Amino acid sequence: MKVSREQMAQNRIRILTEAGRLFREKGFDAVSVSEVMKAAGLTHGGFYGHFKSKDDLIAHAIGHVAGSQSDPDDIGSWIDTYLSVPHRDHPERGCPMASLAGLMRQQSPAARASMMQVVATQIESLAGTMAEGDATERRRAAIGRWSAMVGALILARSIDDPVLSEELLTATRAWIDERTTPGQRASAQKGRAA
Amino acid sequence: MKVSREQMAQNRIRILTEAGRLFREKGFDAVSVSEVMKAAGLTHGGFYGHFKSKDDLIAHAIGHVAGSQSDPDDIGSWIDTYLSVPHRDHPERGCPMASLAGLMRQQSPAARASMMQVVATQIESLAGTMAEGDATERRRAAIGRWSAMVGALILARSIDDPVLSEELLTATRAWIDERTTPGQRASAQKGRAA
DNA sequence: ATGTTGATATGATGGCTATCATGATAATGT
DNA sequence: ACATTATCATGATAGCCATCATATCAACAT
Repeated sequence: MKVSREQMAQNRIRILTEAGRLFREKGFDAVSVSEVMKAAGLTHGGFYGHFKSKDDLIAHAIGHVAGSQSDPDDIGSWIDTYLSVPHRDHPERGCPMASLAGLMRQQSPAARASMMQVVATQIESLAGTMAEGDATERRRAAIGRWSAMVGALILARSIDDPVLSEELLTATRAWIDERTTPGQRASAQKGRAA
Repeated sequence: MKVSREQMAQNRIRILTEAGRLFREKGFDAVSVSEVMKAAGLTHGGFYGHFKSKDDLIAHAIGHVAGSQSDPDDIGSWIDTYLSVPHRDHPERGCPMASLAGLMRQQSPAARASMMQVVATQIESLAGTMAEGDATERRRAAIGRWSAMVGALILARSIDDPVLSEELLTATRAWIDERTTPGQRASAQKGRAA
């Protein structure tokens, strides 16, 4: 049955939203087109009216998820949240880079291009929060921080041992903090200055 | 046809080696049991004489790959190599954490346990190379460094743009270096001291 | 109101994969 | 030497998945 134009637009958004959630939770391969459509309240046949292929969906879903993520406001507490146990335990609603970057090597050029946009935007956003140094130094610090945050979260999620997993988060959090001058430090656990 | 005991042991090692190479290159899902066996010079049927299941192979392959990696000797040049373009472009013979950690969330408990061993060993090894601070501080610095290295490599591999990709590597390399005291710094590309 | 358009549902299809069953055959122990 | 044993090869099976073909029926324009 045909649906209204706005209903169709809403359906497309639901497909993208559910795909983004499922992909972050299970990875691209483990999620079938049928599963995405069912989660969106539809059946599998209508899928190809919305997207050219599953690869096409993947490329669009990455951009859609990234657009729904909140920007860093207070940088200190934002890092705290990022490197937190709840974020580790809920990839399905968390950072798409931490859950999907490790899967991009096998994806289509369009999907990789979409991920590149996400990475570039994130680094620029982070560089804007750095207080010290010239533009080059701020950008380098943003990349270093961001690599450490993504790496720590991916490693923490890859293992079962709760002690080591949480240590990866807290130690990386503290290590990043050690680099920060007291003035801009948000959550001061250590008194050591740079 | 039956083969000698040592031939069988060699075959098992070949299966593990090829599986490790293929898994790092394509991920677990995209590599079939047949493909692994063909790469090892065998046919698919004999597989279940060596391993209980594909999951069982995955768990053993992770440990096998980790055992074949070289330990850091000169820490500075080791980091240089890790964050290099050749390493980025050849995951099939590179660090198993960078290529596989992002896939572990969906794997069996045995595979995740194997990955935990790899992570724990790596952190201990890295902590041993840290010159400054007490044991706690060295361990924290090892975790921070390691998270940044793994994260940078995963992000660099996830995108196509060669400029941004290489910048992720070099900026993270420089950022790590900024933390290091001049005495223990190995590859001084920047003249700036801490 | 009515014909047309187009979004979705139902139902194939072909390919791929993990796993198992069976048979051939060479190594091993005696 | 010979019986036994165990590894590997061939072939089969059942299930899953992306994609396509066709049918249905409501929205939209006139």
